[in-house]
Amino acid sequence: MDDASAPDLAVRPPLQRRSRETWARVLDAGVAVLEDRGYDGFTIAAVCEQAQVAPTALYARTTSKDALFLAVYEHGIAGLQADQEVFADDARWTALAPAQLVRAAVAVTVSIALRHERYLRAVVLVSASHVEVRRRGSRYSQALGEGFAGVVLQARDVIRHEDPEAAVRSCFGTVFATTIIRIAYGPAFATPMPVVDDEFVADLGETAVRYLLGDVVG
Amino acid sequence: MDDASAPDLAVRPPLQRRSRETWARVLDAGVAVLEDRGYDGFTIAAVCEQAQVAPTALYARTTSKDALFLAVYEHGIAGLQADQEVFADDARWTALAPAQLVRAAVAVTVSIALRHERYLRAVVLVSASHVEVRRRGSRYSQALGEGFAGVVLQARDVIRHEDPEAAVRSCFGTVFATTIIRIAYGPAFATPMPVVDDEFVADLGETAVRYLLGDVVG
DNA sequence: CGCTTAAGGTAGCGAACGCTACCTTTCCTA
DNA sequence: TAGGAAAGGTAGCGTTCGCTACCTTAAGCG
Repeated sequence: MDDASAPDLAVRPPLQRRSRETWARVLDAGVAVLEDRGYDGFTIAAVCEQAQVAPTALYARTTSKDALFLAVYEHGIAGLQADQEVFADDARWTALAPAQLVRAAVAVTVSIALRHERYLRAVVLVSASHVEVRRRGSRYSQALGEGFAGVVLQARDVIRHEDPEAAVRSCFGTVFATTIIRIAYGPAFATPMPVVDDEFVADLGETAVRYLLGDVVG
Repeated sequence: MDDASAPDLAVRPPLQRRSRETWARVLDAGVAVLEDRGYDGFTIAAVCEQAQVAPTALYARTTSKDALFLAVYEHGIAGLQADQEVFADDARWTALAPAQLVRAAVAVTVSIALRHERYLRAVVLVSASHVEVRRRGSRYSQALGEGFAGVVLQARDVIRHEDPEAAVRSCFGTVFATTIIRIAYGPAFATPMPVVDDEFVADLGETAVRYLLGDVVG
């Protein structure tokens, strides 16, 4: 989780119940500040005011503003990963026919992303401004991608590509990227449509099915 | 291009040749600074040093740091739009069969994005941190999307969707988003693969063809 | 309860940053 | 070639921001 090369971006874990609550308030305040003041407005003072906490309480857990942002970012990623693991461990998917499985996986991907909409909008969006987050981002997104790919790969025999694993990974990479972009950037990026609605999910699912399986009816 | 509501983010146009060159240096310096110091490092002093220019020379054209970033952003968008228009006006595409047309459109989309790789990496990536850019972003991306969609729609009769225009727009929205993500975030986001290579282009083209036209051989 | 340590608040230092008043140099036009 | 406008430089003001020294309060434990 942490690199020896980086200065010291680790979080000193809170030991008592009170400080755990305080730290949770700080992380949530971080998201809130990013949400309505952007990365420019993400100052120590702003986070402290939002969390009703003094700067020292903040520097008791973290070593710098950089480390604070990283903590906010990774806390959200952990939430996404938790949801993703619940999905990957769900035995219901084994019963589905390939096309239904692919559609279901896309739908779940989107619904998980939507459940973390506020975080994706506020944090992931501006995370590119943060050098260390950019360095680490690949691991997290890769882990998330593998999880979805793993479930879909139970249908590997009917995937119409020479390398099914690569095809599934590529496909869900695109699905995830498209969804994130859509949610995080909203209508602002590369898509004329305003929201993530049923049509979007159906469309994305259909694209995945056609790409992985060719034409399938039903 | 500018809103009455916003404070004053317009750029005072340079009148003499010398100041045009200076301004070009400033815009380029802005990209360079964002490239290797991130949004945090995008300070007036840093841009001035990079461009070998005094702060006053900068404030002669622009009114604030916010306006400077907006100018850097929009300068790059203009470059993308120029390339896109060249593509849209190219008569060669009318001769292609539908599947080849879709593949060509995808390839051109990617190649245009690649030609502006440095800008996409440095600027678009962190543009989400900028409130006004987020407000305006939709127009530009929409305009870019329409351009590509327009060319492909000459094949509207063979597009296997009830609403061909919507399908094409949706499709190229995804193509564009995937490409940008891939280039801007590099390996860091939602895709385990490291770069934009021929395989990526072929894959993306195939996805588009299968989505829009169903299975087509050759 | 009494001792130790963790947690949190107050107040403010030092540095960096956005921006500008003031002045000099370069360019355009008559 | 003189006059005025545009362009650019020097130096520094006022503010904000990241961070910390110092002190008070709360929690855990025998």
